[in-house]
Amino acid sequence: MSVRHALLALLSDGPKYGLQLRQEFEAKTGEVWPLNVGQVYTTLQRLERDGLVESDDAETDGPQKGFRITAAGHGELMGWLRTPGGDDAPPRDELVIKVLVAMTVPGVDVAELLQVHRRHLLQTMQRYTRLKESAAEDDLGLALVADAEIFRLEAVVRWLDAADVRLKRFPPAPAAAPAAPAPEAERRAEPAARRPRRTLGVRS
Amino acid sequence: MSVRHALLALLSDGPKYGLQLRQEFEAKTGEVWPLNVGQVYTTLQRLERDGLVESDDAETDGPQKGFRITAAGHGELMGWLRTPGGDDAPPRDELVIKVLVAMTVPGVDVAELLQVHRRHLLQTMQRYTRLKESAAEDDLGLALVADAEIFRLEAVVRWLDAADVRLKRFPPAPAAAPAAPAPEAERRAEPAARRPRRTLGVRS
DNA sequence: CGACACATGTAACACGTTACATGATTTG
DNA sequence: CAAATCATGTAACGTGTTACATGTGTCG
Repeated sequence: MSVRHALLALLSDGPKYGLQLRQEFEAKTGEVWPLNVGQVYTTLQRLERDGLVESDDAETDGPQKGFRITAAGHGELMGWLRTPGGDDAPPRDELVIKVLVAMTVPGVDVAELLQVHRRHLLQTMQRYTRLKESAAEDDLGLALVADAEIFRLEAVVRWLDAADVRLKRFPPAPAAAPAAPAPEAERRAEPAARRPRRTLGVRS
Repeated sequence: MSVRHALLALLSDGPKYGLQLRQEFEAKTGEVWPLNVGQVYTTLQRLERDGLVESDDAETDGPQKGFRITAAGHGELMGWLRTPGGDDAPPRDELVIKVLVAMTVPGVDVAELLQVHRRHLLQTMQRYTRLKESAAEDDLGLALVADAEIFRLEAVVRWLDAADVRLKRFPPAPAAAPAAPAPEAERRAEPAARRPRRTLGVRS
C-alpha cells in the first residue's frame, strides 16, 4: 500500500499526469526502487474510482491526463502519514525463510549457504555505498534511500551471523545420514500417511 | 517467491497435504509470519502445473490430497537454496517512502512524524523481544524469526535517526510559506501545465 | 515522411489476503 | 443426529511485473 499513498502525496503538490508521477517518484528513489508505469495508471484508476483523485480533462492541451487530489484524498493522505501502520504480519524475508527451511532439507550445508549469502549481501551493500558516495551532496532523497537499503542489508548480515552462532550451538538434526535409514524421515512422513484422519492440533 | 519454494522444501522431506504444509510452515514462523491456507492450495496448483510436485491420489484414505516433490522440483529447490537472489529492485519500505514524500507535502511536521513512528517501532521491537524470551529454549525457528524481525526493526530505527540528522542539516524546502508564494511549488507544477509537450528527460 | 520519444492504456500473470462454499470425520 | 473440526477449494480483490498496443508530438 505504499505506491497508492505515494502518488497521493505527489499530487498534493499540484495536478500531475501519469508519466510525470513516475518521474517524480523515481527522482526520489530512482535507481534503488524503480516504479513501473503500468502500475501508475492502474493505481490512478483505483484512486479515481475511490474518489481520492479527480481527472482534470481540461488543464492540459497535449495527450496528458492531469489528476488532482480531492479533499477525501487529502484526508486519506494525512491519515496515512500520521498512522504508523503495518504491525501485523510484517513482510516475509526471503532469506530468513530460506535458512529456516534449509535446516530441514537433506543434503544442504547450511553453514555454507549462510556464507555464500553473506558474501553476496556485502557486495550489494558496497554497491549502495558507492551509489551514495557518487550522489550529489544535495540529493537528500537518494542519500536516504541508499541509507535505508544499506541499514537493512547490514541488519540481515548481523542476523546471518547470529543464526550461524545459534546453529553451531544447536546443530539441527543432521540431515543426511547416508548409511543409516534416518528414522526422522519416517516419523515425519507418518502423520499424513498412517493416521490421516486424526486431528492436526488446535490452531490459536 | 518465498512461499512457493518453502513449500517445495517442506515437501522434500516426504509427501504432505495442504493443511499440513501450512501447519509445518507456521511451526517455524507462526506467530510472526502466518501463512493463509488459500495460498497454500493455489501455490500447490501452480507447482503441480509446472511439474515441480505431483499429487498422490492414492497414499491417503481420508479427504487429504498428498503432494510429492518431483526431480524437477528438487532441482528447482536446490537452485533456489544455492542462489543468493533478489538484488534488483529490493522491496520498497513503506516507512521510507512515507518519509520521502512527507518532505514535500505541505503542512506536515516531518520531525514529529519521525518521532511518532520511532516510538511505534520501539514498541513493536519490545513485543518481539518478549515473544523471544517467552519461547522455549529449543525452539530454533521462533528464535531465528524473532531475531530477524528485531534486527530489521532496529535497522529501521537507526535509519530514522540518521534521517533526522540529515533533515536537520538540510532543512527541506519549507513546505508551507503562507505569505510568500513559494517559487518551488510553481516550478514543480509547470512542466505539466505550461509546457505539456516538451520532453520529461531521458530515462536510463 | 519516417523514426523516435512521449503518453496512456490494457492483457496476462504471480503473489497475497479475505471470505465463502463444500465435503468428510470426529465427537458430544 | 447435530455441532465442531478438519480439509480442500474457489471467488474477488489489491498489488506488482512484463509485455504489448495505440496514439501524439517533435525532429531529422
